[in-house]
Amino acid sequence: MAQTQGNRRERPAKPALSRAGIITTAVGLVRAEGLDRVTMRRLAQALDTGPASLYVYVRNTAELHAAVLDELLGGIARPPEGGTWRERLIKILLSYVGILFEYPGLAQSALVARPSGPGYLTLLEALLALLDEGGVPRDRAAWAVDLLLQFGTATAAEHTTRNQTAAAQDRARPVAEGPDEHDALRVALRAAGAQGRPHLAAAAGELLSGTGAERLTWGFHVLINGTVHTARQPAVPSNDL
Amino acid sequence: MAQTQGNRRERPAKPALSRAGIITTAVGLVRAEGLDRVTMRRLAQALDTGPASLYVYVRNTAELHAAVLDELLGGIARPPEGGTWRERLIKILLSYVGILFEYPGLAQSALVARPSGPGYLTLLEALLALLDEGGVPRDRAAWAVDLLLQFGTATAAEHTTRNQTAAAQDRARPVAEGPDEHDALRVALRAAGAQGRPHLAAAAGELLSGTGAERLTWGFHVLINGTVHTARQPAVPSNDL
DNA sequence: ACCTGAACACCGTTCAAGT
DNA sequence: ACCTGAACACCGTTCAAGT
Repeated sequence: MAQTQGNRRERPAKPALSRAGIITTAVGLVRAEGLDRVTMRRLAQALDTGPASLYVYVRNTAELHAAVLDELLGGIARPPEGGTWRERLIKILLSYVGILFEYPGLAQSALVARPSGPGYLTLLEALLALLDEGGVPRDRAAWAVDLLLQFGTATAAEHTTRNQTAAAQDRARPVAEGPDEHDALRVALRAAGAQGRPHLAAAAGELLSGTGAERLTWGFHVLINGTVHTARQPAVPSNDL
Repeated sequence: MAQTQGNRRERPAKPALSRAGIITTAVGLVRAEGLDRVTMRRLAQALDTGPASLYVYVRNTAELHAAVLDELLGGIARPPEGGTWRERLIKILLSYVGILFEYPGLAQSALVARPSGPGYLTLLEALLALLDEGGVPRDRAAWAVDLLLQFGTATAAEHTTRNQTAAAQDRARPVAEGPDEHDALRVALRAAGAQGRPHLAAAAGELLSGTGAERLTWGFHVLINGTVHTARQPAVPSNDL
């Protein structure tokens, strides 16, 4: 009895589980340790319970990660002021990509998760408003937001590895052949000419050029310009489109 | 002694391990059971050895999956005949996406893998040749191939879940609230108007419209048209671009 | 209804020891 | 150099049993 009271004082009443509490804890965990550590088991441990308990509130790991993402999405989508609609559109997209870059592994989840939470909806609204301001027809704008976000997500997924630990180990390991993936492509491109791949040989330099940011921004411009120039239903089927 | 001979006859000499053999077996495994089952442990089992043995030839699971992808890529990239360069370009891109759709989980790997094997190089060469035929400047073409493949890969990753088993279980489970992800978005969009998201409410129908194939093809057209209309280095910085 | 301990069926990767 | 058994340190998810 006295002991029970003692335990009570040292470790205050364990808060009841709830979906909101679980997700808040998960967001804290992703900030502190990365998405890799946001597993059902690790999260249960942080909540001082067993993994089975979480399944009352969360369908599975994928759904958990989707909820974490939506929570983080709340941090963006305040439409920036000043500049043309195009500049503001790209700025908002860059801040979306920025979030994904901040939390390795999140982009991979975002690609599969098909979110529909309030954070995501607010982001969609902002993008649609800017495209509308730019005079982009509504039918194209609706499909274009998907394209723009998917491009941002995929770019982030390409550049952020799920497991930072593995990446760190990789760096530390003194492997004999040792070329990383970029070097591997560079080496392969050098041999392209001799292998009967003339276009590849000619474009080798350009294929490896540019920073991630330059390519990202160019990509957004391509998508915006492409949307402006591509009707969804061509008036005449086999037209210039 | 006699027993040893008997064993020899029943189970013929275990072939020596080699990188090529490992990857061939892995490709067979992905065809038969999906990428999910191509784990180091499962693959070692198929090769009648322990998982540790594979690490002599393969750096880690990611590298293994990348090698499998490149092998499968060998099946495409025969440039189709007939039609405009644009039609042929889209046809080849659709066959790329087709492969990724065939093997769930492969697209997710492709997004992170940054391949550089012969299958990938052949594909790049074919795309560059078609863009060149279309008169797309080389510097844009080099960046555009990345964009086109990334879009195809991301689309496939979105639609093919890594774990088909989980998807099957999901279908079987009679959950009370039960809406799948698409329904979840549909429900969320219905409420958009009342939540002060006018553009979202207006675009709701269009956001959910179209088949996957229609959106994919439109996306390719957007990227091609966008590339045609977007210089990599604008002559005048703050131009119409 | 909510929560849990325990179990089932797996993972990737490393390392010391063998051949 | 190549190969391996065994271990380390984890996973997601389910289920029967409890409150």
